[in-house]
Order: sequence, then structure tokens, then C-alpha cells
Amino acid sequence: MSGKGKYHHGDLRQALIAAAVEFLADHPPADLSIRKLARSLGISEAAPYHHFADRQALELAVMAEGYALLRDRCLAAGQAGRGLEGLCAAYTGFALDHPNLFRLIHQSSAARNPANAVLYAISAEAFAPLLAEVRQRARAQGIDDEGQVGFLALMVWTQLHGLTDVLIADFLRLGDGHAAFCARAYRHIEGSLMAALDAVRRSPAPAGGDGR
Amino acid sequence: MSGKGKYHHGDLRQALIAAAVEFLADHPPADLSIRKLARSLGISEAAPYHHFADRQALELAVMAEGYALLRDRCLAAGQAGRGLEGLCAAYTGFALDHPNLFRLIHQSSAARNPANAVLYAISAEAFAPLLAEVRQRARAQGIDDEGQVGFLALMVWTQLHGLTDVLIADFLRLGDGHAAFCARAYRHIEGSLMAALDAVRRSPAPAGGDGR
DNA sequence: GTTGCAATCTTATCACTGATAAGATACCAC
DNA sequence: GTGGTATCTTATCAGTGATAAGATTGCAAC
Repeated sequence: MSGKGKYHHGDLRQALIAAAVEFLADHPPADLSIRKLARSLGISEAAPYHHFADRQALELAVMAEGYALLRDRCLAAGQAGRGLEGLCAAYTGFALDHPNLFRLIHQSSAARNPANAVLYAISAEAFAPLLAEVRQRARAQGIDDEGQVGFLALMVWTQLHGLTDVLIADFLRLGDGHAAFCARAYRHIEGSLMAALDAVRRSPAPAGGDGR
Repeated sequence: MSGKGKYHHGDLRQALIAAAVEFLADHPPADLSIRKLARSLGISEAAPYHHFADRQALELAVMAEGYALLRDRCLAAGQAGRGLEGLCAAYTGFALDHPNLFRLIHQSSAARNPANAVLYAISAEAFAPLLAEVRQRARAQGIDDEGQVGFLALMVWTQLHGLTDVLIADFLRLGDGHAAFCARAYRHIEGSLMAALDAVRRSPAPAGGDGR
């Protein structure tokens, strides 16, 4: 059916990735084990090595799956037109629904390394809706500088990432106040972006590293 | 000399922590191993278990050491009076000098869990100088609301954390442009804070979750 | 000083994991 | 059908986390 086809098992490669995602639903990334996944699928403990060179290769594939889920949410939020707040909620929502998958994705820098082409591409796709949102807001202010747009989108992304880190750790013991805190944080992010755009609009090009 | 005293080895507990920090200088956190540390210290491979219940306990102690280093830098930057930019530079500087230690610290939520009292306390100490800086700037604007101060300090902290994540991954392939990019990012963080303070000053209390 | 106790360290051992090699099996092209 | 290749299994090794039982050291009470 697809490119890889199916031999004995069906599609063991995908099955392993899916099993890993399921495992991460209630176990930390460090507890992932090729052998456990193999046992849970009823195959021999060495079979996975015909699809993944080593544990890291499997983890990279799982990370790609995670980024794909995140990307889908971000794309959906972008198309839903719920603005910056919707994008923020998509990001934090993904992390809260899949905290261990989110941790796996971010505890290595693999996705931010162009050497991992597939991963890098998917993570860029997840970033795209936010970039588009920032670009649109910049244009609305008469700002065309793509360097500025990229930089500011990155600032929003990193702020959102840090916020999410706090949320999944339940650092603040928010309880009922969760929604209110998130709304407040999203407002802060949006306010920061608008203030930065305003500053750019009023001053010339500040130079510095490019934004992506 | 100290509470724990010295028996056979001297202070194996501290020696193990120090060896782990040294190991992390050029190995990722996942490669940490109690046995390797023991061998590097010339003791039996089971000896560490008399000082740490399990691997996680050792990691928590190493994390505490890492947070202490970070705290020291933040405190020094706070006392040096180089303002918000100095605090940002202290944070990113620590992460760039000890990227694997930084990853270890953040890949678990342990420090953000009050159940790990020691760790929680040290991380709060690391946060304190930033909190003080934000408070001072808020006061200068006539803002006394500690909830607002805490929230905004947290926003700066999370933004800084996300930025640092990008920096240690060398996501942007900055090369020579590193310093310029950092300066730009620090300006952005400072601008966001000032804009948020300005917004608070001009409007009443917006309610929402408290800031810490 | 000697004795007794508790902390520390060692040796031995087990279960589990990552990883490789060699052989068996199933699919596909021809 | 036949051959070749991808897939899977069994067997095996090294490294790690962890525990148990015994040896050693330091300290304190007598």
C-alpha cells in the first residue's frame, strides 16, 4: 500500500513508533526500551533492530511522530483563525495532552539540527503557522522585513516553550486557576509581540542576527 | 568538619557529584552511569549506593549542584548591578558553559516540584535576583502588586529559558553573530517587560492566577 | 585501651537493556 | 518454481541498576 510495504508483521516500523507513543502516555521517556516495545507487540526482542539502527534512531522517529502531532494541531489552529491565542493554546494543549512526548521532543536538540532532515522539516512545519500569524500582524503595521518577522516569531515560540515547560511541571499548582493563568500568559505574549512590532515600526532597522 | 564527616574515602558523596558534573562536561545526561562514576573514582561499583538510594537520587543531587552554580551566577550578576541584561547573560552564559548540566536540570520537572525541597529551594534562590530586578522596575513605575511582579518575572524567566534552549542547540547557526543575536534578544526581553509594566500602570488589576 | 556498634566499602549476584551474529522464514521478481 | 532479499528468531555478549551478605573502618562508651 505504501512505500515500505508489509512483510511478516504488516508494518512493524510504524507499529513500534505507535507503541512507543502509547507507552509515553504514562511513562517517562527514560523508561522507553526497545525490548519492552517488542514484547508488547509480541515479536522477538531483536526484531526492531531491522527497522531502527539503535535506540536513538527509534527515538528520532518517535520525535518525528510527536512533532507531526504538534504540527497538525498548530496547522488546525492556524486555519481555525483563532489568532495568536489559538496557536498558543494549540501548543500548550499538545504538551498537556502528551507531556512525556513533549519532554522527549525537547530533551534532545535533534530537531533543531538540520542534520536530522526529516525531523527538522516537520518541526519547521509546526513553526510555520506561528510565523504566518506574526507576519500577518507585521504587515498590518506596515512591516515587511522578514528578518524582523522571523526574529519576533522565534521570540514568541521560545516564550511559549518556556511557558509550556512551567505548565506541564505544574510548577504553580494552578488547579482551577489554570485557564485564567493561561489566558493571562497568552495576553502577555500577544502584548509583547505587539509592543515589539510597535517599536520596530517607530524605529529604523536595528540590525543584528537574522531571525531564522 | 561538616555534618556528614569523612570515613574511608573522605567524602564520597561529594566526590560522586563532582565526578558527575565533570562527566557532563563532555557527555550527555543519558550517558551518566553510577558504575562509570565509581570506576572513575577507583571505588567499587556498589559503593555509591550507600550514598544515593538509586540513580535518580544521584541525579537530583547533581541537579542541585547545577542549580547552585546557576544561582551563584545569577546572584553575582544581580550584585554587579548590570541590570536585566546582566541577568540574562548570566543565565545563558551558564547554559552555554555547561550545556549538558543545563539539559539535565531541565529535562526533569523535579526542581519545580516542592516535594524535592532542597532542589526547589535552590532553584528559587536562582530565581530571586530576577524577581528583585523586576520588582525594582515595577516600583519605579509605581507598581506594588506582588502578584503582577511575580507573574512578570516568571514571564521573563520562561522567555529566557526558551531562548537559552535555542542557543545551546545552536539552532540558528549563529557563529560570529552570537553576541549580536543575544543582545537583540535581551533587548526584546527587556522591551517586553517594560511594555507589560506600562500596560499594568495604565490599567487596573487584571485579575487571574497569581504570579508564583 | 578495649569492646561494641554503626557507617562504609567490597564481592557476588540477579534482572534488564542495548546491540550483534548466525540461522530460519516469508515475500517478491523473474 | 527458483533465487535473492528483506524480515524475523534464537543465541549471545557487554554494560547497567540494584540488592544481599560479608568484611573493614571509624567512633563512642565503658
